[in-house]
Amino acid sequence: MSAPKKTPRSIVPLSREDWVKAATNLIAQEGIQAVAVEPLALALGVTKGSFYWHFHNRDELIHAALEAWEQDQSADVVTRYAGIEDPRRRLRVLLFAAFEDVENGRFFAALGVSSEDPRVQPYLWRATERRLAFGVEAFKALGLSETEARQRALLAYAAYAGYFQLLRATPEALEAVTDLSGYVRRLADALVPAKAARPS
Amino acid sequence: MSAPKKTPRSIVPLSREDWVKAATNLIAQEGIQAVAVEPLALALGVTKGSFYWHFHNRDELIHAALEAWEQDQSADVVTRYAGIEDPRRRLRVLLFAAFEDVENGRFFAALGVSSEDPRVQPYLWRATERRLAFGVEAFKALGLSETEARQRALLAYAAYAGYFQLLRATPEALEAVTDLSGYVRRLADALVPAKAARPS
DNA sequence: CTGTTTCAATACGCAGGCGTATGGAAGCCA
DNA sequence: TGGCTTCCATACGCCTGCGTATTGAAACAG
Repeated sequence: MSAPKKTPRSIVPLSREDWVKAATNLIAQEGIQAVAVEPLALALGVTKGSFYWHFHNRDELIHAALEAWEQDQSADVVTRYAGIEDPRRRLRVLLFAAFEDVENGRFFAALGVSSEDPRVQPYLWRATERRLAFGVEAFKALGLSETEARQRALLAYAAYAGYFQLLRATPEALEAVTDLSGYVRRLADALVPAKAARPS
Repeated sequence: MSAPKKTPRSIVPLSREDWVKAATNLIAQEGIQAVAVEPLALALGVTKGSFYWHFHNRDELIHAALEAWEQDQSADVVTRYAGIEDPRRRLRVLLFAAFEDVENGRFFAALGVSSEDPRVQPYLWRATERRLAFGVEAFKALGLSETEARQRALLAYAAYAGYFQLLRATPEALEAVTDLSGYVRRLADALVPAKAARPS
């Protein structure tokens, strides 16, 4: 066999998606400002020349990465948990799922890091709005008033955002909580009113 | 009195503290990376020449700002609230005070933004450790087990960190909560076990 | 009035990152 | 074989920010 017809090109060419994926990882780890063309090219083993063939400029890459994330998002939360009937269960499942999706949590925290950046603001705002609205609905479905539902949803969301910010900034601080599910259970117990009175 | 003896110089010279204060404000608003010598000099109406007379380099300014913040910190929380006898009240007062000190909350959130920076990490870590430890003690004083106290303290701290992160990143999201004290009260109610059963 | 100290302006060199321009090599197509 | 397309390298100019060196000017001290 005259060599199994290697890859089309002797050395595989980079696709646009390769760049986006690399950028996404970089954002999750070091934030937007770390997405620099030249270092990124270096890491991918090519030069700027390649980048500027695939993209018009740096902004285009950043937007592509954020866009990809947002797509995943909408495909995720809202659609998956709206199906659960019992609102109490829905809330708990939602909470657990949110905290367990560490990948997503890290990316979200990274966006918070770059929240000043006008490019990320719209994405951050939309994600927050969508999640918060979903939480409010869930709490209202439990019979809570608008005000109460808002407060609780915000509390839950702040606890979520704060958790992943801490995970990012001072992961040592979380070592105390080896049992994440216990932590989340406590959050759920604290926020979701029990059917029957539920002692701590 | 023959003119209140104007300022020593016709145009007031900048002090080292002026630079530190300006840097502190900048950090609170835009994070560490915004503390750049030349733009800062421009904002203060002078040039780099002034800066490098007062400071050895950029790092020295940053450390000075962080140091000043840390000093305020230790002078604050620990000393002021350890005096309150009733642990239940102590916790609530602490929570309210923490959320009401918006200035400090913003600065803390800004540090979270720059959490990758090796210069801020130690400060962030010490602040987190101190506050968390204080919270754990407070909860333990209520008779909770070590594990429970840790979980609740972390929960409270995450809610705190998350709140100010949201305030920073998507302040619009918090407009729903016009009543901050109601929000904090809910947090306190959720986390501090009531003496007698305490309906929402 | 002279010298010293304190604070600041100016000018310079350097590095990193963006974007452009241009050339080139490998595959595909005829 | 020649040409077109795809992907990338190289080289360049630009801007921003750091840090240094040197000069300068106002206050103070004698």
